[in-house]
Amino acid sequence: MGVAERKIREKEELKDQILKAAKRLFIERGFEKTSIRNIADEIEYSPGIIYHYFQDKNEIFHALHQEGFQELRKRMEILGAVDDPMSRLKAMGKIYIQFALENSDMYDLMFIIEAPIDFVEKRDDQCWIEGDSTFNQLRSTVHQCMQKGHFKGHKLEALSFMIWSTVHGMVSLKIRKRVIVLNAAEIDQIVENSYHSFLLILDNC
Amino acid sequence: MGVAERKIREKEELKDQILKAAKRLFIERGFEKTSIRNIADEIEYSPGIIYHYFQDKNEIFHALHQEGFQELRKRMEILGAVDDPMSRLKAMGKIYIQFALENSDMYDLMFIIEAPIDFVEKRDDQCWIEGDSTFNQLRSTVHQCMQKGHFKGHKLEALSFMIWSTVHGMVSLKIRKRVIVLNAAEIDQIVENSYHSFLLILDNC
DNA sequence: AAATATAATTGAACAGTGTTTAATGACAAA
DNA sequence: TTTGTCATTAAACACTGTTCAATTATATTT
Repeated sequence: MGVAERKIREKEELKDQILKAAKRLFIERGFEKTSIRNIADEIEYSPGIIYHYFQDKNEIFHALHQEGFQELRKRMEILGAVDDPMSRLKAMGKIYIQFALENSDMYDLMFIIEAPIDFVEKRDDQCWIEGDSTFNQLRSTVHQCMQKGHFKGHKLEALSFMIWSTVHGMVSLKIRKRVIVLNAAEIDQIVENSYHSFLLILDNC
Repeated sequence: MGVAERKIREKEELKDQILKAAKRLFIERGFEKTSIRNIADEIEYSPGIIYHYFQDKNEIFHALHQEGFQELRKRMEILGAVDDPMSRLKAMGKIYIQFALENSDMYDLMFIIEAPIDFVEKRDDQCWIEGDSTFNQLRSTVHQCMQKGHFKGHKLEALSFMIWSTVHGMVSLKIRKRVIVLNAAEIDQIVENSYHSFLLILDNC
């Protein structure tokens, strides 16, 4: 059935167009200012059509946030080459921060904006596989650090979350513009310098 | 001029009513679902009146976020009784976290939501005194810790920001519902347990 | 090739949003 | 009682996400 296959392909192509248009608009105007009508205009279709491809606006941005995780995973691939778990942990944080600062809108969508997570929560499975797999990677690295004698007295889950929180805190305070409390001269490099402080502390663990 | 004074008082009273209504609605429905019309309904005035007391929606929520900082400052007052800077630093984090978890909507407004900071940025002075004074308190405590020989090799500004980031990261990941990646059994207590890990690390600094 | 069935697409509507403004109402001062 | 100054309103503007009956286009069957 060549026809049916072509139809499916065409449907996929339009879905892709919607996503590409949404991403374009999201990057240049942000979440709130990217409307369904804007997206429809961009692909030269009427607004209604979007609801034949996505349940609602949240699903569109959930799909977009998946692309962010794909990029983050890709950047993390290099960590396979780092044998020592402690070095790997440090490199992981560096990559995470770099990703967040270079793709701050995507990071916002992945870890701050409510839309994609609201979509996950309203779905049947209710599980956030994108976040899961990323946190698993951190957890297993921390686990290996502990097996090598680091982080004595710590509990794996709580410690892993603390480490995630530290890097997330730094980049999210920057992305949501709360760093203006700092001495003006330091604002631009604060995340890098602050992560350096974190690494210094890790050296005694 | 008794009349003029009464007028000013009445104006203040209505401004207060608007703020109280806004807070009520914000706490029970969130930022996006609290509309100018909702607030107007609540105080039984027409929507337009609100613009004679506030420039825009952002200013209303900036005023509300100030109330949050007032409450946070009040909770921090007890720290005056803690002489040892390292103990004070630890207590500070505990209070900060407790405030965030008990007033998560207010915390969201103060440190995540864009509205109040957008108002600050569009204002002439462009300075965020609420955040400033809170961060100053942390910085000066960290400074005293360093003077007592802690945190060798660290830079004050970067270290202070890292500490803030750690606690902010923990509570903001929880508030923005990214903790679902954790083992279900640990979610409820993760922030407490995670802060415990942080304290454990501080003991070696 | 024409008629039918199926799917894609639209346009209009609904109920909301923040914000502006001309008109109105209330009330104090002259 | 008139004038002037405010406070307040209703209506409008240009949007928002979402739904749905009607239309158009395409594929299958007769």
